[in-house]
Amino acid sequence: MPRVTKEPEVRRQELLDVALTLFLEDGAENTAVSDIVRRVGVAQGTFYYHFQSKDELLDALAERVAAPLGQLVTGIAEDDTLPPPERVRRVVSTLLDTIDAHGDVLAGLVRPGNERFHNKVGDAMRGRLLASLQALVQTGQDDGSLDAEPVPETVELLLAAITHFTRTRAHGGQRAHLQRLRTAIQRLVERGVGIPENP
Amino acid sequence: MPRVTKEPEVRRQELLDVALTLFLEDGAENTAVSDIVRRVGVAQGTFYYHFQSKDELLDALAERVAAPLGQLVTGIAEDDTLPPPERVRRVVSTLLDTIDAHGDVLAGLVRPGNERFHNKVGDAMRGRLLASLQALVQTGQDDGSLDAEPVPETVELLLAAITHFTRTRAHGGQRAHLQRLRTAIQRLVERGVGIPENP
Amino acid sequence: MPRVTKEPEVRRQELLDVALTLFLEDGAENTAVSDIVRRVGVAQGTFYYHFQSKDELLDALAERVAAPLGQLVTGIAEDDTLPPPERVRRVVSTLLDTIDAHGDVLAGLVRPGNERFHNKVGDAMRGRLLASLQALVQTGQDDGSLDAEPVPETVELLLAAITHFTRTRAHGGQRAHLQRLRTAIQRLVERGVGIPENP
Amino acid sequence: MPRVTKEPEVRRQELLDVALTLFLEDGAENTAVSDIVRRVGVAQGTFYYHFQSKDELLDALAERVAAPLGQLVTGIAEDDTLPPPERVRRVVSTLLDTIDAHGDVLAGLVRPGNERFHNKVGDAMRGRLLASLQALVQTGQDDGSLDAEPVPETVELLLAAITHFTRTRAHGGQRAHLQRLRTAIQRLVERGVGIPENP
DNA sequence: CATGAATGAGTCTTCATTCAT
DNA sequence: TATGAATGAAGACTCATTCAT
Repeated sequence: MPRVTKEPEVRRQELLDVALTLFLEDGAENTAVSDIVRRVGVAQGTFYYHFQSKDELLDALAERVAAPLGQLVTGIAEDDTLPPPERVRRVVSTLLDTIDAHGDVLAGLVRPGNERFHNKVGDAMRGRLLASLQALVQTGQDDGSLDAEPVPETVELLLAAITHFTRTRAHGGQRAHLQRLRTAIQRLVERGVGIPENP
Repeated sequence: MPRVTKEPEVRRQELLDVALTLFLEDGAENTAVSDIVRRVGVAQGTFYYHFQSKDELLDALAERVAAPLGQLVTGIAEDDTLPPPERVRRVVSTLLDTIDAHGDVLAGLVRPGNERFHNKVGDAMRGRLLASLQALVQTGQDDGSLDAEPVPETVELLLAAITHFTRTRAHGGQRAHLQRLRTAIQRLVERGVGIPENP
Repeated sequence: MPRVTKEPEVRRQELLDVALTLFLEDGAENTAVSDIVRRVGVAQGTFYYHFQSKDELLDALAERVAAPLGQLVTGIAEDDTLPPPERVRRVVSTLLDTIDAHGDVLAGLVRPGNERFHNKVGDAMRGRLLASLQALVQTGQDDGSLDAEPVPETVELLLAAITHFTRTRAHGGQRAHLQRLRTAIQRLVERGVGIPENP
Repeated sequence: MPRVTKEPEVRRQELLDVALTLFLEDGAENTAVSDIVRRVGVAQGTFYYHFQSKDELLDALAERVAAPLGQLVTGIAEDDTLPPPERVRRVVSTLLDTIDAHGDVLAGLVRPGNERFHNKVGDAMRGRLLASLQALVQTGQDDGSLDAEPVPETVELLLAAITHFTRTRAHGGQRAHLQRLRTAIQRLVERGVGIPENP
């Protein structure tokens, strides 16, 4: 009832924050818009002032979730001070580390009721990572430091492997299993893009 | 309205058939039970005589969709007349062929509204294929014809690659792209399980 | 279809009013939520904006039905200007009068399909009346003007008698029969709580 | 599937037995005919061979539940070897004993979902007991051993008191409370029908 | 006496979205 | 910017009862 006005961007973030929390707890499908606004403490209509629809919220959230990882990867991928092979290695290990560190979020993401949300996040992720990585590998291919023909498909498979790591982590895979998977992925990647095995 | 009685198994199949058709057309989420029964020509109650819930139908359907491919793969994987490496090659190419041949079904499966159904099918698939393939590769590993340590994780990555092919096919990937992906996968698999490159 | 907005309290009352009417006519069990909203002229969703469930409506209605009688009785029971015996007499005769005057409501209440509703009303009634009357009789017991040991159980039996009057009235008992019942109850009560017989 | 044929009366009893059990456990409203036949091990149609409807089953069950108590009371009430006042005393104490001894059944009877069933049982009870007791008290009235004018209403109130005992027992009343209630009822009855207080 | 597949009407409830203020 | 009452379409599920065998 007390009408509290805030900067649009601030309100939007509040809504996104709360929505994400609830989605990870209960699943986006099981979270009503009314649940979100109740928790934020605003009226139902306020939600629709900031978002066109619940679906737009989902999209915004997927972007927001994907962005940091995307930037992290891009940062490494575009770091000209390192040779492409090293960058690839770092990208992969950083990705695996980050995925590993966010098991709780991933567990929430694969919860029933989050199928669509999960898809959107996955797509957003893939989009960013693919672009970054394909550019990076292409650079290496061009300067001769990598051998990953055909580049686009190779990178796709590489990401598919990492996606599988994500799925395994999300479903609570055993530590030892995850560790073996990590090793297998790193080896696969290095071979796939033509990085000479570490002696 | 004229009451037509059939063997439960027959009725069940009718319902499954129609449901699958509608799910692939419109998405399971957008297909009401009432849509299914109308098309089959039975009363709503009949549906619930044969299935506990819509969800049980989804499960049954996922099994039904996964079964043939599973059997196909198992058939090859357990064919003692061939050496393991050859069996692996055939399994993979058969899988890719089959996936390629069912683009329409896959396209239906990734339609919005089929997220949960798609998941169930994917899980059912993975379950069957993993078991078959891990056994096969383990056999090769034991008799020395394959080198795929660690076996379980290696097979997982192999399937992740094939899953990626499925996704690409489902989303209408270009023929040329698919072809390159195929090649990349086959090469990946062969290297992954230690099959010497074909000359 | 033209959207009419009202104060929640007002809408709630409208819904309660109409619901009560329909329940008494047809039985709560035979009255669909859709029947209620149609009659009120609002959408189905409006009902669920104001009530959590049909059951909550039943509860609210039971309270609403029980409240007036409860207040009436409480008003008399707590009237310090009268000695407890007189208050008891008045409470009982007021109750019997009121019950007698609402035969139509009672008839509706015992209609098939109102079993649960009837129960809720009965419980709500009993709760209020018991508290009021036990306090009153205890007061008389304490100041020596009444002799009703043990107080709680005695009051319970007294109310059981009145409940029986209610049932009889509800089922359309004959006037003469009701009159005799009244007399019997009043005599029973007076003796039960130790009020000296009127000369 | 193995078709087992039994004497109609036997089957009927089986169905009644199982139905009663389920009704007391879950409430008649929450017990589907299909639950009953499944537990008995017969087909759905068999139920309808033995009963016209679920409602008829309810009626039959109510009779069956009420019968023993009715006979018990009738047995005492018509025992010419005892004077009416003694018979009344015995009827009441027997009733209270029996009610007390069947707290579990009563608890089942007041379970949500048994409202209608409970009503039917109550009505069946009241019908039998009223007839028996009114006849008994009338006998005493006629031979001068009792003074219970007006007889019918007096007996009604008496039964209302006993009904209240039943309700209290059903809802798990405390032993001490029940004991006081018992005493209060017995005193009430004795006074009500003009039995001189025990010295 | 018994089977069991089929019927179909009936209802509560959810929720994204709107709109007058 | 914000409110919050109102919308209304949508859908899964239950279950007493029937009937052809």
